[in-house]
Amino acid sequence: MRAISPQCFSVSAFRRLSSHAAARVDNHRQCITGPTKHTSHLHTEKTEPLISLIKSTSSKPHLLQIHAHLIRNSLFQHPIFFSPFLFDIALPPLHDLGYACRVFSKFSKPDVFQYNIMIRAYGMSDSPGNGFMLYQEMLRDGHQSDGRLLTTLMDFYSSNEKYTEACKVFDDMSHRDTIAWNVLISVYMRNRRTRDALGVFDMMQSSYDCQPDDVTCLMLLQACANLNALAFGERVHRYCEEHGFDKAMNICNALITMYSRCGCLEKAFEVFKGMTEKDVVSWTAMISGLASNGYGRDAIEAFREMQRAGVSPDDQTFTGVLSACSHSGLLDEGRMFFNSMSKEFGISPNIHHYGCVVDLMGRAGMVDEAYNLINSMKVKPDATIWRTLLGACRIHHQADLGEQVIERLIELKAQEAGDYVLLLNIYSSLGDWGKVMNVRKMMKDRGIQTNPACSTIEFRGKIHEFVANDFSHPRKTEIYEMLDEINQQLRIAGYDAETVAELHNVGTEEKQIALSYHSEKLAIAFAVLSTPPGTSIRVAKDLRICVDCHNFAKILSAVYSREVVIRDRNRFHHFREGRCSCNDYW
DNA sequence: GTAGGGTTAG
Repeated sequence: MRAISPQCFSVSAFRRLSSHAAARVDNHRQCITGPTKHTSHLHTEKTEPLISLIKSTSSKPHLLQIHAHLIRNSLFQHPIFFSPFLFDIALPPLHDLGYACRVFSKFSKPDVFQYNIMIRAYGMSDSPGNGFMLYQEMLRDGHQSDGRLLTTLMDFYSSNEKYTEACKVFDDMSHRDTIAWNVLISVYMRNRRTRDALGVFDMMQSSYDCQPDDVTCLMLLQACANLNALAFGERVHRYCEEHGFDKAMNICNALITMYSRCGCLEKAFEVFKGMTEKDVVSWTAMISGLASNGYGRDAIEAFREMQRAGVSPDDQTFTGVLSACSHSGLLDEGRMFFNSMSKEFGISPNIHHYGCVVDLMGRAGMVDEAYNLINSMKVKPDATIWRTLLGACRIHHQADLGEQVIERLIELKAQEAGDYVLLLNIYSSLGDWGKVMNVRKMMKDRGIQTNPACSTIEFRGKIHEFVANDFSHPRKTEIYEMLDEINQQLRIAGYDAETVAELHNVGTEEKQIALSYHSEKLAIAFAVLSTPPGTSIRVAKDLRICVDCHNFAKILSAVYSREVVIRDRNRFHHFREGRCSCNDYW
């Protein structure tokens, strides 16, 4: 049978199809007791083109035409046509909820699938509450909700941030298939319960009737990347190999990202090299991975290699290339790429591109130029770009500009504790203690909450989480004893925490700051305690690492002969034999 | 006489 594409759609062709189909449905009604083999064949022949016509068009005018014809031929109330029609009109890309509601309300007896479509459509709209009402109406009509509908409902709750309800639906399900488990993972990921998401992998594998699929692996790899969970990520990688998922481009690309974000460039590159076909996503993942791990020049070389391979860069590729320049302090190269991006490649700069250039100029000490660049942008500056500049002000002790930047953040109603901490650091580095007091008071008056910074470390497949002065870990006593011992050893080697004037934990009293056990130090102490000598220590931190912890890790890498990899909010810090890949703190 | 639920791969 000839495939029907939207391009060859014509009204006359359509009329022919629908009249055949109408005849067939009438025929079907007449011989409902038992169609012959011949008529059954005829049926498929005549209805399928019409159904595939509905499915293949994403154009609203075509669908409306189809709608009119269905009504004219009394076919509209037939679920075989109504379902795909509703599917097309209610869900993206069209997602015309108003139209879908009108046709849905005219449909005499919607079935579970049709309710399912409408609930999904409501879930994507700004009136999601109606979706739940519709679900209740469906149950009142005597429909039994099946597993697929419950999966939709779970996702529906989850996309409306009702995570408890979403989990409850899952708990109440009598039978869970792979997709239901996958939705549970996505519920956890949206709810920032990334560790719980990883736990689902074990539960799925121990269930006898359903196994993780490629979608499960994609989401888990993303979770591993977020958590710096290298060992878990390797486990998922092996699973992919065992099930043949590792040939798929999206899995490979996710693997490259996972390994890069876990600071394991060799593995990322191995996956990259092994790909038979590489698309712009693969190249960009590799370039960004090199960039964030401090291999700026290699990232730029990879960019050139990509062009030689005939793959065109897109906006995200340039984000990777520009961040390579900013992380490696390549000012001239960065400007060159920024200019060529729009001139040669026709890609107009977005906020991320500007952000990289602001970072680049700011680190180079050109804070005023960076400020002017932000003001000249066609796009509206966001909080992140102001924070980048604020970070530069902190490096170069630019108190006046720092104050102005805080004002911009206040205008955006986006000021966070971390912003005030940067300002505090500027004042304290200038020795302006009066201003320090003012900022503290300002924070108190404005009710700025300090969220404790959190470091995570993976050990034996489990993620261990630490906040500063954390006493919640089961091995807390050993950890604190170990940290004290490490401090003694490092002091012998020249580590001096006392000289550090930086402040980072503003929420606590000054006395506590002096004594504070930063989350990354606790995580490192835990690793030294629980892993054999020589094992690499990999820590992920949700905020920036402070100067003191940076020095701590640097000296520790020599004294304890351990490679230490810390991934903070901005970048990786690789410490080996008393040296850091990023040369200095920033 | 059929449809259908889950993935922002960078």
